[in-house]
Amino acid sequence: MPSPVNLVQVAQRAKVATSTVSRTINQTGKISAATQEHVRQVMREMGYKPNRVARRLRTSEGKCHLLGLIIPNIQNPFFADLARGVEDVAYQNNFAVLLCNYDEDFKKQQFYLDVMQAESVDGMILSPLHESDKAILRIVANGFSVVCVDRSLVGAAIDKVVVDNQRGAFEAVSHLLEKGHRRIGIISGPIDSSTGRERLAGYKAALAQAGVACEPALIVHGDYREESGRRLTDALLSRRSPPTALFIANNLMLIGAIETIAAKSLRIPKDIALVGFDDLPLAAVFTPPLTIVRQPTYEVGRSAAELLLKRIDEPQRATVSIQLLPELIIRKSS
Amino acid sequence: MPSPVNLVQVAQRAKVATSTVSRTINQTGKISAATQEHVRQVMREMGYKPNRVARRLRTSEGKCHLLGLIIPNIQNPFFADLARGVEDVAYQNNFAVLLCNYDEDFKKQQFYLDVMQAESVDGMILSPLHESDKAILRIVANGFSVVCVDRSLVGAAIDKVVVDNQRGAFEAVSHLLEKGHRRIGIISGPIDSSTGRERLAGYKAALAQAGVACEPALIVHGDYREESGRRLTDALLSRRSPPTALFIANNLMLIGAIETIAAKSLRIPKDIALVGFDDLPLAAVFTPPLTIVRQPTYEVGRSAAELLLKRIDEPQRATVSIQLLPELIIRKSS
DNA sequence: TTGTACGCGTTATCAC
DNA sequence: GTGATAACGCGTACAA
Repeated sequence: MPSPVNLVQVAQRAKVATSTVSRTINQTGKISAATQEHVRQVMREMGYKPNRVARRLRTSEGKCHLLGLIIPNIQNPFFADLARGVEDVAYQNNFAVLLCNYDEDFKKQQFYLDVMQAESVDGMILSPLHESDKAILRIVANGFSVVCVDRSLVGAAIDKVVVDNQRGAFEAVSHLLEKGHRRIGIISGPIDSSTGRERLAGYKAALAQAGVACEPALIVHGDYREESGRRLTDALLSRRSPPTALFIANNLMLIGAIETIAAKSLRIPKDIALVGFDDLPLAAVFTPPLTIVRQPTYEVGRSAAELLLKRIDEPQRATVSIQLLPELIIRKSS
Repeated sequence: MPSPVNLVQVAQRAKVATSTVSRTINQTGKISAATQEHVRQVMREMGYKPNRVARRLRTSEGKCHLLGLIIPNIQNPFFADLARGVEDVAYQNNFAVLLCNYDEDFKKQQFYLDVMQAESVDGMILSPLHESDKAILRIVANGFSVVCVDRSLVGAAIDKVVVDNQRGAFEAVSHLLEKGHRRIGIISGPIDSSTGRERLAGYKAALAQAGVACEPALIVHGDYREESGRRLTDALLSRRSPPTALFIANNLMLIGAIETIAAKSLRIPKDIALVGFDDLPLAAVFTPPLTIVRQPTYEVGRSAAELLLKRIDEPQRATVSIQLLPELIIRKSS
């Protein structure tokens, strides 16, 4: 690998000091227009590209143009859309994004958290596995810029962008109740994640408001992955007195549920009504079109990136928490 | 931000030289077991984490444990699966992955290519926009470790992992011909991408073998995005004599096609038969279940990562090109 | 306005 | 076996 040209070589060729070259690059200090032009010319000639690694090592924070994004599952279209939102804002601001996928795995999340710090990224956007995590709190306490997305964290003032999960779930279940369902099952998320807890709370609130008793046996917890959707749907529908409707707390588990229902040759919504959370590529043209709670996913990503950029720019600013609104899209599965 | 402990501080506290600490970390050189244990102990006490940036700056190549992955579209489940394959192998080998999504945008691809070099990653996996790209060839010529996935590059010996696109398309179209279709339209990919070219070639070969004339008007080129699927399907079906079947060269465009077909209230496969390329989350339970050419996507990612790791380990090894086989999954849309 | 010299945290090359 | 010390490429006080 022929070593790429560095700042020293540019300086020699341009017959100026390294600091002059550095200053023309970073627009810091006063440099005569003539010198600047000359240096730029030489840089172009030699095909000089600043070494981002050396730059990051030298500068303490803020100007390295590298963001971290740690998400639970890149195969979930929800997080893919979110990542796009983050990416777009980052790109517009000349930041690169170090994207890591921890696969709902605690150890892997820990690994990537370490990597982010060791790479000294300017800041990171994180969708944490658990709602309370001492290690993450410590990172924040150390002054690392962190913004939570989708899932949040308790116990510290952290910038975050979330959706009103409880309200989304409330509307979904209320809709099912209006349709006359009384035995409504929920395939919820992990109980120790913020979204899991909030969506379950919305479910319970809707039942309570309608004066319908909450039957514990109809509440099951998945892990937001397809397989748990399959398994838990099977479990619920195999009960002596199965539910007539299902509220499923994320899109991947909804896919699993649909597969199980198809395997059982049950009809939607006649035999079992369905409302999901998060949109899905073919949802609108599915048979029947799927009723779901849609989140402004891309916007969540954008907002988070904007928040992070602001915090990097001004580390001492007050933390803000943005809550976006979900929307119940009523189609034909309910 | 309280500066994290560094190697020097560890050395001082342990009353040894920095080189001793470095050597215990990297298992290089001879260190007595006793000293090693002592140093490890101190490292644990102080919560020392090696600074990856400094390490990357110092070491020439190979041991930085950072891979780059540049893909056209993270919102395409195909690339999400592929990314998972790459990630899994990387994680097993303690590598982090710098994932960048260029959104089928040439300038953005260029930007990320620059970033990868400037970050001095150990190597990268790339699915290039165009089949021939001088800039990329130059990077490879400079000794940068690059592995192509899915889409390939002409003009240089590069490790690559691809799928036999021509064969996949051939089987898809042959299947349609067997079903009796004679007017088969194709929504192909970009003509200057390797997959676009190869899938079109497979289409033509199948027609030729069946002795069916190839009608240029039935060949249209999309950009692998949903919107072009919508638009081009509309164009083809609005013709005076529309095709009776459509072969659609990727999953996102297939979604667009299905939406357009639904909007026109056409029935699949009665009014228009459909075969897609790449699987899709709900494809198997869709009405009708979708016939598609399935690629071993996750495996493609895994193989590419393994190849890259090998090349990093041994830069001078002969380039290898792996071709995986696609599989036609016949369901009910054709 | 420009140049000199030092340090960021690490690894590698010498000596001992 | 272990310890000094010089790089890696860049930014920045400080000097000129």
